[in-house]
Amino acid sequence: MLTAQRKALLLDRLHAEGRLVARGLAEELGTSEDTIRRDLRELAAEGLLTRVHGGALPASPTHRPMRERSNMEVSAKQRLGVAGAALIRPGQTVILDGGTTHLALVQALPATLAATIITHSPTIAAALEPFARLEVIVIGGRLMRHSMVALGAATQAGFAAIRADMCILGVTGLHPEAGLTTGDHEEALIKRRMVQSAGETIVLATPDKIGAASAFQIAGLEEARIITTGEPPDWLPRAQHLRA
Amino acid sequence: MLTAQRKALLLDRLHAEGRLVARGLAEELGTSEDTIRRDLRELAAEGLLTRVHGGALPASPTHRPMRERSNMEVSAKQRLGVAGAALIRPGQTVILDGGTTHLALVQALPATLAATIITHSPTIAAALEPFARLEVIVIGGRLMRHSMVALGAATQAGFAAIRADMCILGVTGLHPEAGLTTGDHEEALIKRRMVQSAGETIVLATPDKIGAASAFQIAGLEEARIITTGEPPDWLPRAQHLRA
DNA sequence: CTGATTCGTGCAATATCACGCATAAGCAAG
DNA sequence: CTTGCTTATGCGTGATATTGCACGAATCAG
Repeated sequence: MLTAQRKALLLDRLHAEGRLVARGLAEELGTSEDTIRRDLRELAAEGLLTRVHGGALPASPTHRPMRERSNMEVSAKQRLGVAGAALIRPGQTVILDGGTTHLALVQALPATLAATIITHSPTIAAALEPFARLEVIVIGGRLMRHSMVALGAATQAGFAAIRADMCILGVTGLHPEAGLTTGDHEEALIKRRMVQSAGETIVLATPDKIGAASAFQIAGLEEARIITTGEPPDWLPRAQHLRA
Repeated sequence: MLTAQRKALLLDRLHAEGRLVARGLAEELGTSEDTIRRDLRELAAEGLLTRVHGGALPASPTHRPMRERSNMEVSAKQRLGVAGAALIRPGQTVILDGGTTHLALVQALPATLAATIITHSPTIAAALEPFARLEVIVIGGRLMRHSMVALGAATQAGFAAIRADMCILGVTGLHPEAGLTTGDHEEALIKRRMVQSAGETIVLATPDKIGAASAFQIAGLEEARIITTGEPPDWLPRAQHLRA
């Protein structure tokens, strides 16, 4: 049995059964337990599974790809997307942040819209391909894996050289005192720059963001126009609420 | 036993049994193990199989359902993708052009490759999302709709600030006199810049590009390492040709 | 707390690998 | 036919990978 083949089999098995037990596999594959443990250790080092006492479990779901995260709250995201898309008028220049809500916004854009979209998310840019009359500007930089947006000095400089009519911003928390926040420091820096480069800032907020505060502040609540679904809390007086 | 005949037999056997063991094949075919290993090494370089310790496994990318390995025919693009993916060594910095062939290359990348990929194609960048250990640098600019790559002065400047080990370049024509060409002037400018920013240039050419010439020259044939499928024309002496 | 598993590491035996070199076979030009 | 070149092959050698075992530490179950 080839080593690489055995490892592939282990991954297959893990995918099929959800867990691996070292002892049983050693007997089944006719090798020593040490060999199996070594395999599991190496696969774990490659991030392909999580090592536990006695065997292994699937890789931790904490940094799963974005497309799996987009399952939840489909309807709320779609309604927010439609509302956001309606805000973009022909001829405008709009900065569009990354994220699944904004992907839904792209899906809701009219096919013949003629406007300029500026984004630092390759996912968003790729989704804009079918819109023949859109001008799309990509802001480059080092790609952050989790959120799939460009970050760093180059991105900062790219946004600094731009003036847009509107910025549609993604956040992870809206809090009465903390304001608009996000969980990554570098992301916060870029988002702050995006707000500065736009005349108006829009936030499309799913209900789970309301009242939450992440570590790094982007701006105060009063600096953005908030659009959300569900019940309006009393500390969000200016927000626009979509009914279900 | 002719070399080509033996290689064909190896591929047949791999297809039938799902794996190859070097030692057993040497005995069975009455040759030395070195010869078998040499064959496997060469077939791996053509992307037709994956070399592992002790033998070889099918070239099927790891994140594709491995059950259907036997019946699906690999297209020329996929084989070029596999061959191109095999060129990227861990730790390297690689400029990757846009286009469907390079999308196939991304599909063929090993899931745990640790390298730096630089691209001005948001489509390519988005496809790189699942590769946890890749560093991805996006070069920004105005997006050209047809080819979905960033162009313009910002893109030019972005590539100018970079030195990569390798550039995997897309072209629309390879011609004995016109060299490497493309159909858009601005694209040609950027591609020229990409070639200058890399130590080595690779072109993965589908057969329809061979002998074709578009309006704008990027570089001479001799400046790039050409990898293609099908019959080699006599004016492409240095190219590497993948067997069917 | 205690016994039993399981884990990680070091180690040695074996298998496999890549590279260089020499030999032999095939081939084309003279 | 001879010469020179290329290609394929086998072998030696040092390097690398894999495996099983021993042993002490860590972890789990009752």
